[in-house]
Amino acid sequence: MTWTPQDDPDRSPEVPAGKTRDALRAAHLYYMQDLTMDAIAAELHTSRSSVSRLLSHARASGLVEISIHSPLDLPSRLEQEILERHEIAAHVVPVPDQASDVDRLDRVALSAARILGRFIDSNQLVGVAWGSTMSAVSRHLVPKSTHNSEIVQLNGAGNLRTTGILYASELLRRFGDAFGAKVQQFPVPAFFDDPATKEAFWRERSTKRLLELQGRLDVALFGVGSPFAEVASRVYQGGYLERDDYAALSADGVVGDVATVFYRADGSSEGIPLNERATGPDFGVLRRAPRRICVVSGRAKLPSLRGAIAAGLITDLITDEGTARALVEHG
Amino acid sequence: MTWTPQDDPDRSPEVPAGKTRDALRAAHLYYMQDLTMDAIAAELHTSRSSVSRLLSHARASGLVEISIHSPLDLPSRLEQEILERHEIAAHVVPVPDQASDVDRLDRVALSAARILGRFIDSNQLVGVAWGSTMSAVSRHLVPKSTHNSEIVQLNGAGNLRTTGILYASELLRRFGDAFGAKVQQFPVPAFFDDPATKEAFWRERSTKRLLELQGRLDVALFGVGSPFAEVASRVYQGGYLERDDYAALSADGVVGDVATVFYRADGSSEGIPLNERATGPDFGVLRRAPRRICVVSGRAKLPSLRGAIAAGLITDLITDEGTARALVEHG
DNA sequence: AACTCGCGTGCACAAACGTGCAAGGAGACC
DNA sequence: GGTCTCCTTGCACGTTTGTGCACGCGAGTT
Repeated sequence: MTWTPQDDPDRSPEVPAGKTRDALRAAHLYYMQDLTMDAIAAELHTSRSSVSRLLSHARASGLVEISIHSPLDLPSRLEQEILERHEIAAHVVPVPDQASDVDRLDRVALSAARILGRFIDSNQLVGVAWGSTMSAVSRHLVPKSTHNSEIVQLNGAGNLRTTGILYASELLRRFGDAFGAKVQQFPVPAFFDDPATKEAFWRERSTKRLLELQGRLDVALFGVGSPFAEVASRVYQGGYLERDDYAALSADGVVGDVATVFYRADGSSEGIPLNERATGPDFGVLRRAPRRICVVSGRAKLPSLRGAIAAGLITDLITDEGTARALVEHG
Repeated sequence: MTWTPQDDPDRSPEVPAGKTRDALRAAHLYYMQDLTMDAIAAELHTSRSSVSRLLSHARASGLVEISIHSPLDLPSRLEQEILERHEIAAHVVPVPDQASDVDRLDRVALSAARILGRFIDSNQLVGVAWGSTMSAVSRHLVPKSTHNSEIVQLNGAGNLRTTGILYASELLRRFGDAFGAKVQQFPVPAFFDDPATKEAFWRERSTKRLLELQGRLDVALFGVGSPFAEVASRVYQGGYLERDDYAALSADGVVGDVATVFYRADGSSEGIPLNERATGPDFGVLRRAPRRICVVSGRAKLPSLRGAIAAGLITDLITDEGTARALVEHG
């Protein structure tokens, strides 16, 4: 049904148009007129279970959009505070404090995926990083049809398949499918072994074309890595980095990375040798994107998040309540 | 919170702010994170039933908004056609053809009430007519907070309480409550007995003030009356009109009314004596409102609807499928 | 203090809903 | 034409959700 291959021009989610029409009608009857599924089944001459499935389809495919408005006199205190203090539009996802880190990630990712549609529109160039957070988000995207948009991979990911993480191509494809956008892959490892190799590669025409795209993004979408947290990011487990690299990062005072580019607590990223071998975009480049959306879950990533904020990388933040609270508390 | 002048001074939807916060959180968890109500109850330290009620509250009070987007490549054929043929933005409400007229009205009214929020905003002057259709709509309005808006009554309604229909003040109050708007009542009968009385009344300062408001509406909201349909509109049953009046209307070729002002099939309303005694706004006045929303259900009202369209009274139409189809079919 | 009224809560039951499963139907390929 | 595969359908069951009811608490009244 859905074609998967790399850069597939033939994008045909080709749901039989009749199904969409039925789904639309069912959605009207259900959400606008409060009929029960039984009643709808009768009107559509089908079974109740089919209606249930139609409605699922309607939600999953973005025909039905559910949004939540806090009344203007009662904006989340946290979001308000983050806005004032850091000039970042925050979306705080409520998650109980005792939730496990995986729960947290799942729930933030789910919420993030549902919010994303508001940021992505036609004629946009969207940069997407590769990592466990983005992978989780990609699993829940709600389709939204756009014209002439492109998804651009921000950093390489090698060819390894790490547990629970998708091939970069799979992740990108999901974004592409969800928004009907063309996908620009970036088939390089996360880190080169030798800076020289990277430089050589960077001179390639195909690479240059991609870098050029990265330079004029409308939206950038990424998580943050957190090398020294208890639960280290995937990048640090996939065998991309050696013990030595790790030690060097520590010595340099690195607190995190965005799309494989490392930074210190103050947001600086100059003079960190590993960055010479990284494949992600320079922060100067990244900051050209007018909208830079960061998805973070778990307090373990707090130092890393702080660094990314200090580096001015973030314009929109989607995170769990605990992290948001911690961010403003000892701010 | 919202002050309702005239009648009931103590209108305080004043929901304890804590409840709204809980409802908001529950809504996030339910609609954004797909938790079950049980799980939410655990997180909120309450019972599942309370969560169910919280969610109801969240929907009823407009914290949660559900909208349905047809994909751009599949717009309702009917809506498309009405747009092309009459330059009217139509919202067609799906209703099975064999539905009874009361069903039809209910379902159209419910859908209409839920769509209305999109039309009404802050700093707007909204004119509302009085009739069975508007009454049905008023029962289902979804609150939306606005500032500095006013609801203006378009036509008088006497003081009678007709079966199933609310006092005009009650109807208006519901609109006012739903949008946090001030309400401008128009305490006159639907029709005067003597044109002279009307003229006298129209010279009153309080009346003039109201007429002035009617003259600069941003939105007008009304149904259409249908004097000769099988199911005559309420106006024709409430004892407002005499046998003679009725006969006169028939002789004049009247097909319907908007806010007590009558018109013929070609949309003309000049030279209809009853209009001299009517309390609704002249069509010239009405047409000054940039947005004029008409809610109609039931094919019996088709001739009346056609007349209103011919009179150029309608910019936005909300109606049931059967009526919409009939409108374009023998168009 | 006693009483009443209104409101919020949880319980228990009924209604509404989601989903695994087996049967049926429409191509695609042989 | 056969048959293999993939998708869709309705059924049956277990889960999830809505709601009438009875209880309990607090505010206002006598």
